[in-house]
Amino acid sequence: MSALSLAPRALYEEVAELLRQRIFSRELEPGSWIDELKIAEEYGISRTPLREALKVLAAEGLVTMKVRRGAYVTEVSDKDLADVYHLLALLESDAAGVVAQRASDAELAELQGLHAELEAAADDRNRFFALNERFHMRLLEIASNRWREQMVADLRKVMKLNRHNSLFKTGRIDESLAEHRAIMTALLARNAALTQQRMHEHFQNGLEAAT
Amino acid sequence: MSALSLAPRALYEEVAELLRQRIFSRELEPGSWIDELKIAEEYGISRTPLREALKVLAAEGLVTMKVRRGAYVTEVSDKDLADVYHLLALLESDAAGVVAQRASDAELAELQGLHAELEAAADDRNRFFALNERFHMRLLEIASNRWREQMVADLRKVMKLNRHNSLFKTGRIDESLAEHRAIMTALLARNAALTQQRMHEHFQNGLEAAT
DNA sequence: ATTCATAATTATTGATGCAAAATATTCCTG
DNA sequence: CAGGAATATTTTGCATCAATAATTATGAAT
Repeated sequence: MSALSLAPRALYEEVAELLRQRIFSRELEPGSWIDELKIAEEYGISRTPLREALKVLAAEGLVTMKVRRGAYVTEVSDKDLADVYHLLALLESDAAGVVAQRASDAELAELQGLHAELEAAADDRNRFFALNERFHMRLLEIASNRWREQMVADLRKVMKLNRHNSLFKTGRIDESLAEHRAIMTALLARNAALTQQRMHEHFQNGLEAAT
Repeated sequence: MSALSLAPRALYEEVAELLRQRIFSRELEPGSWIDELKIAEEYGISRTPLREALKVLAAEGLVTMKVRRGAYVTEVSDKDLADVYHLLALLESDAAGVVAQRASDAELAELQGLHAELEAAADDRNRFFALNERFHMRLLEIASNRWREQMVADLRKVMKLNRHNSLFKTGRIDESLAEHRAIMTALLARNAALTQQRMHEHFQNGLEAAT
């Protein structure tokens, strides 16, 4: 195996990613303090890069820093989840509208391709969710607003703090597919307002299915 | 003088704030590298808290980190500014809609009070802009979505990277006041859709005035 | 027995030192 | 004089060390 990568990340980035995984897997659970010494020893590193990683995670909202107390995994209330989901719906609906009016034909075709894959994966939960994620992310990329991409990425990380993570994992594949189909139709018609509205409904339904 | 504060901030936070000021004042200009040793000596601190501060600023988008190269002040293109402004308009319009339907009567009265102060400050540019900022921020607080507040705060920081900063400093006080008046009317009528629309127009006009 | 004060322990925060990498400089060669 | 290689210098990145504040434990007094 080779750990070689074209863009070698700094150690603090590496550590941040490892901690993210442990937080998402709830090995580090919300509300629990992060023992710098313990983690540093586990990874065989010093505390300096670890502390830098914690600052990054704090900026993402995954951990909260208390002066002279250290960092603990952020606890997200039900209201927090609702608030974050509300913003995701807002940002992604807007992105969808932008794509409808500004994407190239090739890009729309690409999204159509991803949607086709999604349709074909209706019987494979894991594959479906992975493709669904790719579709949403690709749409965001095509909307080409790096600040929105960053915000959505951060918000999605916060959503993953939730135990159930139900907002994305609802077993409503058929309904979701139907909604995606409606979105694609509006997209291909280049009807921005309708695309936006349907994406918003898509999120709205996701929320209702979760509550 | 006493530097005592109720919530003593960590040194790295203090340093981050100092750097923000220097970046906004363009003493540190976009594209220029940040010399860790130089800054640390200037402030009479070690590089450790400085490096942590840089990680925070990087998360806010104010500086960009390059592996083994350090940090430089982020350069924002015209497209970046337009993209950020687009998001601000989206988020704040949404917040206004939420306020229209969920604020208490007392909170609406408070906004009305701020608006009255704004009307009275039409002849004092600086005071007008300060009050305008307060109105927008208070509205966001009332909308009570801490994640949105954070995002708007970060986006506004990025806007301040711009040399002209024209999107907020346009000399269109009278038009702006008229738009605020229209927003207040819709708010007091608790018409969420109209409030949202008018806030969006308010931003739209601000953008046009700047270009 | 409970509460408050004091001391001890533990953990975070900040400084310093060292190694590695990148850039700048110098010197040599064509 | 130009180009390039080798060396020197600068700067980042990580580790270690020191100090500072907070919490817990301990003990005495009411």
